[in-house]
Amino acid sequence: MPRGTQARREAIVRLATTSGLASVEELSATFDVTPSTIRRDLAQLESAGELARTYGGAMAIVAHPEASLRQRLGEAFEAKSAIAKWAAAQVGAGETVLLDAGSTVGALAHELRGARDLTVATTGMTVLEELAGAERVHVECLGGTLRRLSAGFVGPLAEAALSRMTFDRVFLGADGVTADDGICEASLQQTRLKELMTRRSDAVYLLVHAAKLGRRPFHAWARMPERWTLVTDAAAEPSALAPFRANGVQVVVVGTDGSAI
Amino acid sequence: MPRGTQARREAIVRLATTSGLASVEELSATFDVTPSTIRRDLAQLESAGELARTYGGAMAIVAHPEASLRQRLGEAFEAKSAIAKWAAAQVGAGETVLLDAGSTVGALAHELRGARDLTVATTGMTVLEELAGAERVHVECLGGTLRRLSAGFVGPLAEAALSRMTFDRVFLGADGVTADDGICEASLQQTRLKELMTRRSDAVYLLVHAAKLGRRPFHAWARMPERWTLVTDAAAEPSALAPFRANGVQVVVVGTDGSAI
DNA sequence: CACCGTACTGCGCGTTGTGCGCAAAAATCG
DNA sequence: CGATTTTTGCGCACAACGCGCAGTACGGTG
Repeated sequence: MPRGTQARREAIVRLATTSGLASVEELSATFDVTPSTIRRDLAQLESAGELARTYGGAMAIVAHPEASLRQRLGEAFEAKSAIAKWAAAQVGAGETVLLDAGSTVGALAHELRGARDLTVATTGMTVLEELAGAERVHVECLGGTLRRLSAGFVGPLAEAALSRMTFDRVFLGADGVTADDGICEASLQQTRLKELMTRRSDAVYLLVHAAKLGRRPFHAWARMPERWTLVTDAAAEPSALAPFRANGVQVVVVGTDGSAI
Repeated sequence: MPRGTQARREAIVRLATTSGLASVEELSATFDVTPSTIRRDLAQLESAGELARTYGGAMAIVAHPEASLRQRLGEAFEAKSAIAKWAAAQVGAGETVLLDAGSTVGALAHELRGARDLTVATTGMTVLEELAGAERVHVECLGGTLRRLSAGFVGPLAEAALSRMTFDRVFLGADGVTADDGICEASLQQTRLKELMTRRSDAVYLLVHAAKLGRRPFHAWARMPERWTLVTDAAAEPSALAPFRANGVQVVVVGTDGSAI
């Protein structure tokens, strides 16, 4: 293979990200190759997600907050966004809150970017990325083993860090939830960590969109404390909510604008 | 029927910013107008700076808020990349390595993405992001307080996590380094953490491009251990390297292809 | 050293998106 | 109601694109 291929592609990405925009003709002249070759490079780099093509060139792909969020949140974007808005409104000035991993809680972090005088501790990469640019929010990462499926941290380091802090509120996500068994996750590491998180917090919120109510996709369970708040969206069937209310769970159903119904 | 023209254009912007990408054909079908009309809309919106055009559509535009990090990585990119390549070659199978925060060490993480049977612990967001997609690399985050300037974690949580692990190698970055005083950083939190990191590792490497040799930009210093390795690029003056060699430091100068000179 | 497989490059061709001018339709205003 | 402005649809020339083909450099193998 011609030696400079990989180097040229990396250089293209670098040029695009630094100057913002690069034309095929310009790149062709810079590296002394034909436009065809540049086009192939751009096609390859685009499919690799490194940059975006424009008519006649390419531009840097910038992780647009809303766009990347949308991508992660997937189908239930409206629901998760509404739930996040309501949850963000519960957080008062000067508080210390704990944020779980997961896309719904990531949406909450997105809403909290503008907060001030707030301390956020988290086990989620998504939360870290959302708050990396929030100058006025103090962020503590609990650390731990990176779990790629959920983009969060679990394990002994996270548990040890948790034992050194307490919180005004914890906002949890879940793969499934039932009134009797609590939170359902893929691994016991996750459920154990979530149980610990509930014990270290004064108020416990579970943020799940309606489709997750009553779901039992896995077989690891985390028991919920005596008092907690279930936050879901308007798509939730009353019959799905009844068991929670019967067990004394505070249930909040959120409209599309983020207000409680 | 120009009734909803303005409304349609606003909707286009909204669609582009929420879904990240919108094609001409898709938009044409959505609003039931011809592709020509959509193209005119996009041309108008582009010149107004509301979005960016791509081949066959448009995407959300974003002001570059995080350009600072990319820009920093852009400085001395060749040097950092070469240093990272050499450093990656030092890591053997089955090892456990510790990676500092910073752009040069981030470049090392980039090189390690393809590794297998490797455990990486880190205090750097950049490293986490680089390795988030590396399926075969086990990643441990040490946690701590997020320090935005360096995109890394410092403080008690990081130090506590560090005391529970040891490493085959540690790869450090620095804002400046001298033969007599060691590593120079902006805060004592950082230098204290780096000192701890050197104590927990069998082999210590400092990755700095030539411009940082002898620099003293701040007034917090971390002392280096008895034996350590300075890795820099070919732009380093022999006179800048002499003091390190005189102090018994192992000095490695790397060529642009990542091989030691 | 000859051989072969892989990966990349350059070139030509058909396809596709794009910009522009023009005429018709809709909305605004006197 | 008629004039003006804005917007829309359509056709055309042009530029960019994707794809297949042939040629070439690099690395491994007998």
